[in-house]
Amino acid sequence: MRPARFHSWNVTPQEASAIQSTLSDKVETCPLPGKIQLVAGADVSFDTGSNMVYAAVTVLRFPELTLVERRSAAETITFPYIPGLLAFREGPPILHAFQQLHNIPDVFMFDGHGLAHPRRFGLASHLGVLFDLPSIGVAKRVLVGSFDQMKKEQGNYSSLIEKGEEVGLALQTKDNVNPVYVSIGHKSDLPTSREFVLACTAQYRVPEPTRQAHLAVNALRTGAEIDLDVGGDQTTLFE
DNA sequence: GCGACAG
DNA sequence: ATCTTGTCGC
Repeated sequence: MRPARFHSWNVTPQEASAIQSTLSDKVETCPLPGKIQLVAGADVSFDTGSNMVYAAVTVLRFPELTLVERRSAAETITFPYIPGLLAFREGPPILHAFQQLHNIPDVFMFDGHGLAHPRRFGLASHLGVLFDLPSIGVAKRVLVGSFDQMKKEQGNYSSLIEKGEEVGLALQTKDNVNPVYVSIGHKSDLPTSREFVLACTAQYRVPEPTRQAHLAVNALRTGAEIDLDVGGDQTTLFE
């Protein structure tokens, strides 16, 4: 069965919003797979001067978090940044990098929200549905909702609530840092996503899949060749 | 009308 | 996101 029917990305903000409302009921909530061996992370970087967008997708082996594959895309910016419509700006380049993957991940982590979105269909949900892969949104700032403050101790978390609905979690990935905001993308749920995000966190606030993608995309933007496919394992490359 | 507002 | 040095705090 092919649930991921594609739509045009060449739309107006009004049409983009309508697409989100329509596709939002494609999102499925369920626990993450019991056996996860590959995790992917994606990130995008911009060059306002040259009007270029750069995307990088990394695939890490889990739970080791060693790099397995890395793919990229560089194209022209086609959509403005509008809060709530991030997928229409970052989706295309991430999709193009994703399509080059030889190793299909079991779970995909995105830099942005999933259900913690005004129409419950943020970037993580959008791409999760299009790729038809379990996905999780891990954002660094809130878009919608509020949460009760908590002690900044690793592992602590607090519900992100909007309109009486729990749309995600504020999660402490490390001690004494700001929390990251975790929400369901597609085929995932809050309890298993919370544990998984913590399991993907190494030495920094941002979990490794998206952190590695962030490092890669910045290297890409400054001219580096980052595509890579490791048959066996490999540690990092930058740092 | 006013403020908020993923990256 | 991006432009950017030093600096306060653990």
